[in-house]
Amino acid sequence: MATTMGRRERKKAQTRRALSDAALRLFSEHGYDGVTVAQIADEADVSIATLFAHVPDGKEALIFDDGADRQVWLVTAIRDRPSGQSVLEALRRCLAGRGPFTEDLPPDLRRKRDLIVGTPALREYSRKLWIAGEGALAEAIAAESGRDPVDMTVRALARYVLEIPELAGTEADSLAAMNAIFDLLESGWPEPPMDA
Amino acid sequence: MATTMGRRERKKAQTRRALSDAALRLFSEHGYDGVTVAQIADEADVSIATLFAHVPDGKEALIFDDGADRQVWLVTAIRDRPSGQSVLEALRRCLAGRGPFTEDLPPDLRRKRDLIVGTPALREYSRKLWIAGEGALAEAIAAESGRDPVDMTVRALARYVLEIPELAGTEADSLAAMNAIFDLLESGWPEPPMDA
DNA sequence: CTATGAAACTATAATCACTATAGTTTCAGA
DNA sequence: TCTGAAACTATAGTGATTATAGTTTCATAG
Repeated sequence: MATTMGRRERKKAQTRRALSDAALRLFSEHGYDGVTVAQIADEADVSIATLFAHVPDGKEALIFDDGADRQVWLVTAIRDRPSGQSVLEALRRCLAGRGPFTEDLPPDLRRKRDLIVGTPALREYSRKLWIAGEGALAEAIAAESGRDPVDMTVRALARYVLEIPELAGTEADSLAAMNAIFDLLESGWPEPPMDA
Repeated sequence: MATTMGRRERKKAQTRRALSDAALRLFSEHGYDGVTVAQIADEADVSIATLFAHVPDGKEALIFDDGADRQVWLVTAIRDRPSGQSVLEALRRCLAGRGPFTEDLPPDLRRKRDLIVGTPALREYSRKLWIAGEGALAEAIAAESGRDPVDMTVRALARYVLEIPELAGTEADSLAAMNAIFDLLESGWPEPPMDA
């Protein structure tokens, strides 16, 4: 395998890119429901069949990267955390710099994020992508805490962390919301002890 | 408004029931994807347009009750809990007797549950229905703990509790799985304190 | 009792996402 | 250079869902 892609893969990537760009532009202009896949295919100058060959999950997947990078970030954030730092702290810091939790984004990415947050179908699909990483995240957490990755507690924690973007993403102060949720996961629900 | 429904509403309920029954029967026989809405409409002896008039959310909604009962159970479980019992304990007990967490069900309900658990589209829709109750549950929780229903911590707890059926429902020992998750929510994630 | 309007229902046609088929072009590698 | 796989195309189909326009059925005000 070559270090640089052959012409073939380059063209494939080009087409994929053209589809992403066309979709993002049209969605931004007319809203997600105001655009048909046919329009997107036209705009990218490919056939509808080709469009679906590139995005097996359908219309929503058009503006998302195909790669599984989403999961990798969190897993390496856990592995490479400074010694003494808790797993949850590492996850908290990692999430804080990404997605809906930072304003420190180039304008095109911000437009994209706003589109996703403002479109239920896209929010849902985004969640699906995040949750697809549950297994990997659970394994990483388990490795650091000497538990079994199949332990329901581990799986639940992974799931709950991955749900945070959808849960806190729409809040006005999304960063504060995220921190509140992490506090809950770290310390549990504070219930006054029963008095008799 | 009368105590007994007029003929009109009775017929409407009849039609809805016929649709539910037809859908459940056909889904059980041929699988969710093996049945078209046209077949269901035929079986229930109504037109396709009528079918959709009864289930605004589409095919998946056919076998679910339209009512908002789901939420009510949990909310009253919180309100009417024995004094001294924690909110989470009340929720835990309430969930334990329902859905995927008990084998103590009549065979028809069990068949229905297995169908839902075994069909991704139906699982997803079921989750959507549960989550629709997040607001109500958050209010109930807030009322019992002197917090604001808009508090992110309260909303997150409500959401996480409502996710439990989907999260633990597919486990072999779903009841044990559910308990493990409640323990996590009550006590938080046990992380050894950093050593320096 | 009856007229009237709303609600439930119908058939029909359309839209749209998505899939299947079969054939064409284009690149990679033997 | 030959060959096969991969990417692409047009075309036609399936299936869910909506829109339209008209019909039947019930509730109820007069």
